[in-house]
Amino acid sequence: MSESPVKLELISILDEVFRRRGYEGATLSVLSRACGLGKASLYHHFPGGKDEMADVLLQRAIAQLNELAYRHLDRPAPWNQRLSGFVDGFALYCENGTRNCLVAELTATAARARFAERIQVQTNAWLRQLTAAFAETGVSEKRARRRARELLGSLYGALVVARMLDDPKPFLQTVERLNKAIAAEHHAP
Amino acid sequence: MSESPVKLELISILDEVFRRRGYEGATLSVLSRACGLGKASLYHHFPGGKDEMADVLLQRAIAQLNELAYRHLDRPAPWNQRLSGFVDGFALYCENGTRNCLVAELTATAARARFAERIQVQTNAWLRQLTAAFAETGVSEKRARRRARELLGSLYGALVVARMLDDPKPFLQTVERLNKAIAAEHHAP
DNA sequence: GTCTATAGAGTGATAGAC
DNA sequence: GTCTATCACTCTATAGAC
Repeated sequence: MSESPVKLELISILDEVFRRRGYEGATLSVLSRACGLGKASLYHHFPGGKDEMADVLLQRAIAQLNELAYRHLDRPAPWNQRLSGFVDGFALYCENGTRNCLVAELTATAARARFAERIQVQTNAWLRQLTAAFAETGVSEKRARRRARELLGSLYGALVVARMLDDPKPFLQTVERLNKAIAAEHHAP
Repeated sequence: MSESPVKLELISILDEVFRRRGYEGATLSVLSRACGLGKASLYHHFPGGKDEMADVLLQRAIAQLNELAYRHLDRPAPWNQRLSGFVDGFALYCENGTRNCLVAELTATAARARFAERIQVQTNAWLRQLTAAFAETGVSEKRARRRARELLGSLYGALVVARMLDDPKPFLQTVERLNKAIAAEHHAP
């Protein structure tokens, strides 16, 4: 089940290239240069080639987001602490706005069909988790769901704007704003 | 200055492919098949090849967004009418969440360096326009700027979430929510 | 003849697979 | 590193409009 440290380091490098250049932009020559390995060595670790790499990376991205961000939502703590933990964890995964989210990235490529269903299912699960947290503020189920979509959208939107401005500051400001709003909220708004 | 109807139709097809598949995913074979033209014929219309196509498409996307969305911000009308017009225009450009924004799309490719500065300058100009509209609500300059970033982020974020869910509904709901919030607001919040 | 739009058949380079 | 397929791209030519 677990991977060797060497392969984990390899995966981490692949992750960076895929997130910086997108699926099509992450060519095998770029990947092998980044890893300091011949192409054949990459195929030793990933016999399925680029498809297998992307599969592993998508699974890892989901695991990382769960570990760093969504995990906070299920903790036994006040709801605003949990939401704040989620937001900070998301920022951690995106390295404060300097890196894309691989999950979102893969939905904007020519190869998106390969990942669409897994991403759709996962995103729905994530939205349910967020909705559950918001539901505890005492608002209606419908409103909680809306707030969940809104929060996720704010984070992903801030990432896009940061890329468009080539500056992570807008993302950091959004994270700060979201945290302030979460802290300031008492119960049903 | 103006283009022939044939070329305009061609550009419209290229636009669709680039927005669906991204810069790297829009290969010349796919483009020529989509246009029903041989590769050489595409080069007749775009001697500069893919780079020229992307340049033309970026310029066109900016012009379309200005015409459909940002144009509303400079009209002689109450600020909330203008902001509502902007939001609706943005939704029009994105065909209600079913199409990416080409400007944002190009910032997530391996070739992003080619477009980064133009997009950065344009995005800053757009944010200034939005800020000016929000400033009229009577809030501070700083707050107006934040609201501008927030609005743009909400729209782009909703597009991302819609893609992740493979469903335009979240985008439409966000547009509706933004319009309601704009209509409900009276002056300084 | 010129001009414009078309495309078949290539080029070298580089893609991903092995 | 080697392989083939495909990449972006070009040459040369044909067709009809003028």
